[in-house]
This record gives sequence, C-alpha cells and structure tokens, in this order.
Amino acid sequence: MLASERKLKIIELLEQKHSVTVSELTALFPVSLETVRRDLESLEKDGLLKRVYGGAVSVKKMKNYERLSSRSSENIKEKQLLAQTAASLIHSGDIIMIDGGTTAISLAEYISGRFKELTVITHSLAVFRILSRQPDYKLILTGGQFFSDEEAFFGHLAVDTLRQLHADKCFLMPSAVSLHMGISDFMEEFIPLQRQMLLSADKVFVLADSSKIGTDAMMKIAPLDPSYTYITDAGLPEDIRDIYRQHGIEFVTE
Amino acid sequence: MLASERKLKIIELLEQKHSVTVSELTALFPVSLETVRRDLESLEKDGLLKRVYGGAVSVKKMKNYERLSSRSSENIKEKQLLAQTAASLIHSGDIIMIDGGTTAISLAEYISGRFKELTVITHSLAVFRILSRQPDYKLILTGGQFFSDEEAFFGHLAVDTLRQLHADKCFLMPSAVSLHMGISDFMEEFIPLQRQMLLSADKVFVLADSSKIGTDAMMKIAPLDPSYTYITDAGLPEDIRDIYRQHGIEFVTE
DNA sequence: ACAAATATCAACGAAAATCCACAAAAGGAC
DNA sequence: GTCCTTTTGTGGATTTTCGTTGATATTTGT
Repeated sequence: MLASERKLKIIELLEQKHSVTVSELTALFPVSLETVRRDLESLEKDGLLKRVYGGAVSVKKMKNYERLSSRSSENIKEKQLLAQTAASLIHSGDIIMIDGGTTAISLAEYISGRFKELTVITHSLAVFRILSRQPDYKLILTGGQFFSDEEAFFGHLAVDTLRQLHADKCFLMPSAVSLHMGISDFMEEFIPLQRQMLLSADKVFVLADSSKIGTDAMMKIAPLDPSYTYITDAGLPEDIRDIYRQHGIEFVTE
Repeated sequence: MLASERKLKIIELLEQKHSVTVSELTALFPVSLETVRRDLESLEKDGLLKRVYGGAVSVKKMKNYERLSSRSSENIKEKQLLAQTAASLIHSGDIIMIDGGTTAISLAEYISGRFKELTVITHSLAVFRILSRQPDYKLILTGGQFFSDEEAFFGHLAVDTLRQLHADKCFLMPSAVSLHMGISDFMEEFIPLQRQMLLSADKVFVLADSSKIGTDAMMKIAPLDPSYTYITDAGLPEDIRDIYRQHGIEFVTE
C-alpha cells in the first residue's frame, strides 16, 4: 500500500467521522504507530487536519470547537436572529463594512448567497473567507498585521485602508453598549479600526445582543449616537428600552 | 508489447483503482522497474497521473487533495530548488516581502518552520495561509481587492499599504526575465504592486526558473538592475549566463 | 497529587524506491 | 549489411520510507 494512498484514505475518513485515532488507523493499515503519526504530521503541515493527543480531528471540527470554546458559545440562536434583522437592512448592490467577532461571522454566514451583488469591506479573515465563496461579491480585506486569535487584521495599515474607503453601511459588533460609556469593546487592538468604520460609512448599524446592553467594556469606541441604528434581540426588557428611548436611542428587534 | 500500449493500460487501471504501485505494474508487464518508472514519468509530464513514492495516483484524487491544501505540484522539483536557494539568503529575524504565484507558494512552504522568527509581508493569500501556521511569525497582508483566481490582493489599496512598509529583503517572482525587456509579467493587476515591492525593500531577489530567462511577458515591471540578486536553476546554459554577465547580471544557482 | 498507562518524540538503521549514467537491444532508413 | 535513433535494462550511489528503541510527555484513575 502506498503512503499517499494511506493519506488520502485518512482524509476521506475524517470527512465522514470528523476524528480518527492512531490505533484505529494502525488497525486499518498494515503499518506501525510511528508511521501513522508521521502521516498525520505531514497532513497537518498541509493544513488538512489538526493533530490531537491520540489521533487527529478535521480542521472544520477544530475551527468549530475553537469558536465555541472561545467565548459566548451560547447565544448562537440569538446571533442568528440578530444577523437576520441586520441583513434585512441590506440591499443588493450595497457597499457594506463588517466588523470582526463571532456576531460578524453569523452575519456573514446569513448574508452569503442571499444577495446577488455586494461589495464587502472587512478586517476579519473569517468574514472574508465565508463570503469569498460567492464569486459575484466584490471583497476588500483591509490587510495589516494579523491577530491570529481573533482571525482579524489590525494596526494603522488596516485603519489607513479603511480611511481611503467609503461604504453605504457599516455593521459594528461591539462588546458592550451602555448609556454611561456609550459603545465600547474589550479588544483595544480594534478600537481605531472601529472608529474609522464609523467615519467611513454613511449609515451605521450597531449589533449587540441583549446581554451586552447596559454593560461596559474597557475601551470606549464612541458615544451613543441617535443617528445610528441599534439592533438587538427580544431579550431586552421594555422598560430598559424606554430609558434609552428617552435619550433618543431606539433599539430595533425583529 | 508496445510502450504506448502499456501506458494506455496504466491509465485504465488508474481510472478503476485510483492508485497503482510500480511493483504491481512490473508484474503485469514483462518490463523492468526502470521502464515502468519512465512510463509513469512521461505520463506525469502529460498530466495524466501524479507520481508518488512507490507508484502513482490518479490526478483526480490528487487534485482533490491539492484543492484542500492549496499546494501546487507543477514543477515542484525545480521550484523547490529555487526556494531552497532563496531561503539560504534569509536569516531569522528578517523582514521580508514575498510576491504571489506558485513559485511564491513553494518558497513559503520551504520557509515555513525553518526560521525561528520572521516578519513576512505579502499580497498573496496562499502565502499568508501557509505561513500563518507558524505562530511566531509576524504576518502582514497587504489587503485590497481580492483576485480569486490568483488568491491574491491587488489595487491601489494594496500598493498604498506596501508604500508604508519597509523590508530588508523582497522576493519577486516574475513571469519573464530578458535583456531587452528586463523583468516582466503577464498579470497587469500585480505590476504596480511588484514595482512598489522593489522600492520598499533594501535588497531585491528575483526568482525565475531557467525556462523564464530570455522570455518576455506583456507588462514590464522594471529593467534589469545589477544590484538585484537573480536566482535560477541549473538549467540555464553557461553561454547564456555569460551574455548576462557581460551586462552585469549574475545568476545565482545552488 | 501521585503513579500507572498510554501517547509522543527523537534518533538510528534497515529495507525499499528512486535516480543517474551508461550499455545493450530493438527498430527504421538507406 | 551499416548507421542512427529510440527504447530498455543494469549496477551503483543516493534518497525516502518505515519500524524499533529508549527517553520524554500527557492523560487517567485513585
């Protein structure tokens, strides 16, 4: 049996089962444990799987895991609803900017394929990757220095790129929204970027699920601006909405 | 038994089994191991199969594999040698710029993991992806508009980003190099980028396999500059090297 | 927190496959 | 027949793969 034949088989197996063990593979092929490990090592170098103790898992599975384990694994449902509401404000042919983070990923996934034509500007590699499957979308990645934990670009290079661009709409996904601190975030790396997004777009949409409303993060992005559109989910009580309403801030929920 | 008859049979076999071994084929035909290898070699040159250690696999299977791993297999030998030579000119801690294209992918693959510390600037998403597996490398993607066929970014946004950067070394992979036209390329989208690379780096390395030397492409990038370092493979005849040498251009081969 | 069980890693050597240069054989043209 | 070209086989050096071993690291059960 050829070495490459083995590797091909391993990939096929992973597509079905999402994970394999070394011992399982040694039973399947007439080779030693070390050889299987070397196969997995080479496949990992090609980015076709992720090695774990005792075997390997498919990259897709791993990406999922990382996303879930990182933070706010819960409200996938809410995020999808948020995304749906936000997407209803987009029209085919729009030029839009999308922020980074897990909410942004939900939005990108929801958008993908639902519009015929779209120009999307983003600093999130994850968002970019999702939308790059749509050949008719025009994609602009800001570039800059890469922050691998967040799968996004940052730094003055990214900001400068945004500064040269203009969008019809921008979708901001901050960590927190409150009356005292306004719109804020925990990731200082992205603050300048997010501020520039606000300047480079005609219309601003702020997406924040109800758990983020009334909380503060470390870094202030901008004050609450009544001209922005704030999108949240049904979890936000009516009395709280009223308080914001008195300050001219209206939350949209669908 | 005719040679072409053998080859036909090999292709038929591959359509059924997706992979064959050399020993299997020598048992099937009354010829030596070397002859079978030569058959496989010629079939590979025609793009009808992919040779692997111990035998060969069908292109279809292999294409699938490569699609997932984003690694090109054309002229892998030559390109790897080029990459090796180029990599010997890099030191840990360097700031380098890498062009796009398949030669760039080979270089990225070769570099990956061979240096402890590195800052890499590129407009190629493929190069970026390969090197992003190294957590200690600092990566800067130019960003800009995405050209999905080439998996690379282009446009004035990308050029502007490069303009703001500086590298110790840049590695240019043009389509053609000649005395009349200098360094040229077929992809007009990337010409401004490549020109900016030349300006933003202290030291310029031009990588071109010997088949590109003496040919012209559509778009001129820059004239041949004796201060650049030109890297090619052993396929470049000595008398041609002499002609270039008379113009102050020295080719490096390892 | 410890120890046993299990998995990984690194290094070496053997076996197998490949490559290379050259010789032998086979076929074609004259 | 000779001469020439192309194809094939051979032997030896080189490279690649793979299993073994012993040391190290990780997980698991108590």
